[in-house]
Amino acid sequence: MSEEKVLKIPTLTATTASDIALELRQAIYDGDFLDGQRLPPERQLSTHYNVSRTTVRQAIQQVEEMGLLTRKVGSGSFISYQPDKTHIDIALHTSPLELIEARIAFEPAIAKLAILHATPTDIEEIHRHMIACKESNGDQETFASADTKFHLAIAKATKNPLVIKVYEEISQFREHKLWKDMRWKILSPERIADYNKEHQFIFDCLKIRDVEQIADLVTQHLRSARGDLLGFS
Amino acid sequence: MSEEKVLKIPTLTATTASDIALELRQAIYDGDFLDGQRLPPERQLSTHYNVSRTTVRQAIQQVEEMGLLTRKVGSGSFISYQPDKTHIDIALHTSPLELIEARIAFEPAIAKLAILHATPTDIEEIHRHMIACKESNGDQETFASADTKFHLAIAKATKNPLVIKVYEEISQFREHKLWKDMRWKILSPERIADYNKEHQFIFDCLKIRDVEQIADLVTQHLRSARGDLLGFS
DNA sequence: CAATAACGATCCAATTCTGCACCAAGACTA
DNA sequence: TAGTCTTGGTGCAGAATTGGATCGTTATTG
Repeated sequence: MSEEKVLKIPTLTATTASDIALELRQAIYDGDFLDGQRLPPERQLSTHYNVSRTTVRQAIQQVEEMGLLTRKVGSGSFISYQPDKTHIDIALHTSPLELIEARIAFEPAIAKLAILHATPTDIEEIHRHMIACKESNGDQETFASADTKFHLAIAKATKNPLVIKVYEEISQFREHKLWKDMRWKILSPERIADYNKEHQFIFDCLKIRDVEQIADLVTQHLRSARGDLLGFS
Repeated sequence: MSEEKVLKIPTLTATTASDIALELRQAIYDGDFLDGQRLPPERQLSTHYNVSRTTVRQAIQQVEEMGLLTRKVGSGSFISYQPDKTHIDIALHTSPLELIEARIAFEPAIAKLAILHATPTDIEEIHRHMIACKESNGDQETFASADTKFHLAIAKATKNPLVIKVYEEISQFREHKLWKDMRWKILSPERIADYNKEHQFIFDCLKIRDVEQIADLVTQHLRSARGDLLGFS
């Protein structure tokens, strides 16, 4: 399983206590050490940094004073810093606008990939959801649900498990309260009709495998959604 | 600013209980052990790790306290943790090529967003990781680690929590076995040098906020990686 | 010259690691 | 069923490791 375990320690040629402390601090912030992991012993560090143990001790002390690690006599120095400690709900910190921007960033490329890998079955599936969108007849809930499935079907057509998982994650946010609250403001019957037209364009593009156009169409589609959002924010 | 260099410190015979516990933990999280699977006997592990049985026992105890396994006298130690099943499955079903394609789909747009939102501090951070890449001096592990951080720092510069989370997820896959196994084939010193040049281009672009060019550069960067990958698949 | 910092050596105290013996519970076999 | 093997549980004493602390010396700098 494990043959040789290594730690990556950045070091400086100009080696003062503060320099080493800075490097250690940065390494910890970078996540080079896992939570609770033990630092190499002071004596070992001193030889590898080519400084005296006294200097290493001062450096570690500085880092300790910042609360990034704790020392135990006879045991060692242990990282006590968890970058995940602020386990915040991302949904609460992502605005609808940011969601749209993320979709603008990701979905055009996804559509391109979809064109390259979509099977006739996939296209059929996408078509089904497009029709469902149209048949929502202006009902917001129905349309939103079908719209999510439409875009998700495109992601699935890429056949790339990672892409699909990422897009599924994005989709979840569309069901969040913040986004749902926006929905009734934006999704007027007229806008739904517009969206349906854009869906048709995208689908046609997909059907004839026009790689060049589809990214632009998806971008345009999402930008109009962003525009609608901004008009009410 | 003094010159920075990255050293590898082997922990030699310092395989302490905590170290072994860390490896076991990692292995379990990586899905190396299936739920309910029995660990090798303590005595066998002790010879494998070349430590005393007592040490192995302490290591296992630490893992047990985290709730990752249960022990039964006369029977053995059994994994009682099921990592995110979908995550493991996706990792197993996503080839390195698909990973690269997903990155080609996502990262150019992320870079664009980053240019729009990056603060000087962000750019400094990105610069730091670019330097770290260069000073890996051709070492694969060091370069790969710094490279991941470089791209992740760009994602973080977008300030979009959703984008960051998505990219963090993608990053995790780069640490998966399938990808790591490829690494040593692809990352020749020459290719690392090429990648470093491309990083410099991307960074320069970011610095002068050239929105038009950066997406192309990132695409080109990842396509060369894909090309290297195809050359060995 | 004085001040500061780094160095090297030494000793101390807390902790860990080790090797061993023995016990208890489950698994396996005749 | 009875006996044997395997496996985890426990305790112990000595060796090794590790952080804590204190010397005097050396080097650099103002």
